[in-house]
Amino acid sequence: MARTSNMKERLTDAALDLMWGNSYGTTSVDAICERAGAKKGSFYYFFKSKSELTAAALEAEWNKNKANMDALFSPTVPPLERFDRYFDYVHDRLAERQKTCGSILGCPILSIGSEVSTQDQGVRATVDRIWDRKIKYFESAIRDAHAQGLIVAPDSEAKARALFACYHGTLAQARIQNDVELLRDFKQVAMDVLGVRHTQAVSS
Amino acid sequence: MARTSNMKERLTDAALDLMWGNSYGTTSVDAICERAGAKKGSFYYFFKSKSELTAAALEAEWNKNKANMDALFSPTVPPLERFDRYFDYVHDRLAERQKTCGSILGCPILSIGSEVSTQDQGVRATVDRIWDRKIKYFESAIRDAHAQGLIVAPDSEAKARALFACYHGTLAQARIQNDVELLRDFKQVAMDVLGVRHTQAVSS
DNA sequence: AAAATAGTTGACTGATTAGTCTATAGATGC
DNA sequence: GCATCTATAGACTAATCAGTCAACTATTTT
Repeated sequence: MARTSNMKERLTDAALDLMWGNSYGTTSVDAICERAGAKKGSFYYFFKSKSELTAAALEAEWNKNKANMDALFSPTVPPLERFDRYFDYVHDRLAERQKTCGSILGCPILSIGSEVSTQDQGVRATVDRIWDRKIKYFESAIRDAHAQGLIVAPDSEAKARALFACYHGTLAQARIQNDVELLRDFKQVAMDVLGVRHTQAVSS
Repeated sequence: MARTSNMKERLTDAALDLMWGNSYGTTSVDAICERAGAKKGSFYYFFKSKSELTAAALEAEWNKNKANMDALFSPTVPPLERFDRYFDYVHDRLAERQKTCGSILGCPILSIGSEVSTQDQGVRATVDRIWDRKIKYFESAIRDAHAQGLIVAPDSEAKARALFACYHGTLAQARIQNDVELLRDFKQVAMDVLGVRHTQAVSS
């Protein structure tokens, strides 16, 4: 071993921050370096391309959030409440971020993934992998809810994917319209998608 | 009047095509010109910037599709069936496009809008305007369905926005995962969001 | 046919891009 | 104190970017 540094992390942090707030395309390697306090040489010492850095940044973001997700979707929490807490958490995080940057930024994985998916298979594969992991939280909450008779969802995986897509659509719309309120309304939509009977609902 | 040409349309067509298949950021003015068979001078004769062209391209796309939307959401069609037909139409169009370009491209307005929304207020405003018009189709179908007692949706505008967001999330996921099957499954999700009772309500 | 209008051409600019390369600095083992 | 490994420095390249401009062509009006 010789010298050590936290530069790799500073670079992935800077990259995700810039790409989330702006876009993949408008985030230059120079800008990432500047924010991270790095020079070009350091960047290409750690990453062989902008694409590879992006994949690493997404993975790093996942790792940072994993403990949080584990807590939010803990089996000790009633299954439907897990979703509630998760949606609240994301809402609060985006609202907080809006204070400093002026915009509701949505989901960085969707934004970057949508921008890059037809051109960069490496980043796309990373997005796929992370999403699969995230959907697992939804899936197990749905399975638990089904087991407890709270909902009828025999195909928990399909239900999870559907809910995940709907939620990300709402996040995307919140970003484009810069409106956090859309997220507030989503809780009810989620219950509809999950098939939870609500008080004012028609009986079947 | 003097000379006439269809260059403006050729440019907006080329721009949307490239941005849809790739991204806003990777679509250069040079590439747009090449595909449209135009020279730089012509481009900047019609548009004062890439941003302005993009807004024009989105508007042009809307105008091309409006007649189709009017037909799909015709009041002569039973309200819930309108959604079915619309989802089929989009599915078929994307599947067709996949044959030539290899990818499921999702919704160009969402892709471009998400990429550009924090940086280009002109394009963002255009996206907002077009989406408002599209949501009106959903809204009136929902209102009709409610009036006919097919669903319970007193706030048809909120319901329309929610369904629209969910659908676009599914389109985005289909793009990122390059998987058209997600769209197949959406019909049932839509019925859940709309609150239709599970009796295979519609057939086309 | 002259003049006015509408559209086209393509060379040019200056800034920015991702990525390369060689030299060097700092930490550890011996 | 020397070797070695890790990390940093920053000048450099070649390509590409959005946008400019003055000259030119084609069509219609008068």
